[in-house]
Amino acid sequence: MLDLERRFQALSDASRLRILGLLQERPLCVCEIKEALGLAISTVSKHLSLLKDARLVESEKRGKWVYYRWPEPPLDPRSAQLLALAKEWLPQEEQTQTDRRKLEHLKGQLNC
Amino acid sequence: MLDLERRFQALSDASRLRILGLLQERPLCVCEIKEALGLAISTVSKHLSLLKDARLVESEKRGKWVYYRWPEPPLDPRSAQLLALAKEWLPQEEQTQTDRRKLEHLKGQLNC
DNA sequence: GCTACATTTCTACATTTGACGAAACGTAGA
DNA sequence: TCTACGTTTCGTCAAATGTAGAAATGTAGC
Repeated sequence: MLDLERRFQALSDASRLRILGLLQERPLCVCEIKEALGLAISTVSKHLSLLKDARLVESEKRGKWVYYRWPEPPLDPRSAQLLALAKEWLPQEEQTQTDRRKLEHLKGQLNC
Repeated sequence: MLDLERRFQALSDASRLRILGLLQERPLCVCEIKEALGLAISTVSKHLSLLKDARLVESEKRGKWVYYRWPEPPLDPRSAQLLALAKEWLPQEEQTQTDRRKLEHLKGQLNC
């Protein structure tokens, strides 16, 4: 059960769903996510490791920055099915629209 | 986001996943679930209302007993999709097998 | 109406969770 | 190597969660 619990748990928080909504657009570094969400950097980092443990995001280190992204195939069946739901449901959320607009607005105002 | 949070949250606990695993077999009254899970009746009742709020189970009162069951169509798309995952994933879990065996073993030993 | 019994609600409590700031870690560039 | 900066980890706190027992609610049958 633990694997299932962890996966659903990862999706049961607004901040983490918002992060997935943003990553659906494009890969993002932690500081971009921090700005878009308006949360402390340590908080965002923790959410990201939870999502990563649940295999719902991937990360890649590029120089000083760590980029998180929607996982690329091949991915395990459970992740694939959960992310398919997220892909369908998140764009319907008002909050997702707001976050994405804010993200666009941020372009060029950050070092990353 | 709140609707999504609530639905995933409902699925992020072992006790509630176990309940869904049992209900997949057949409708059950609260006391059957209590026995199979080995939890206090008040605890089971609370889990069941969470699942019901998330539209992942339905209940029906029959005399003194309240029977909970896997929802019957038509059901809203989100519930349908989440329950499809549960239907596929839960039977793969060791715990589900154990609980179901215990449930069968209980047949005839209860008033309901 | 009274009693018995199944379920829900209320109360309490230990554990977990989400939040933040500070400190530690890691990398790029001087 | 030293410095700057992005990220993660650690410590702490308030709020939410899972659990159980007691009290309240509701129903069937006398």
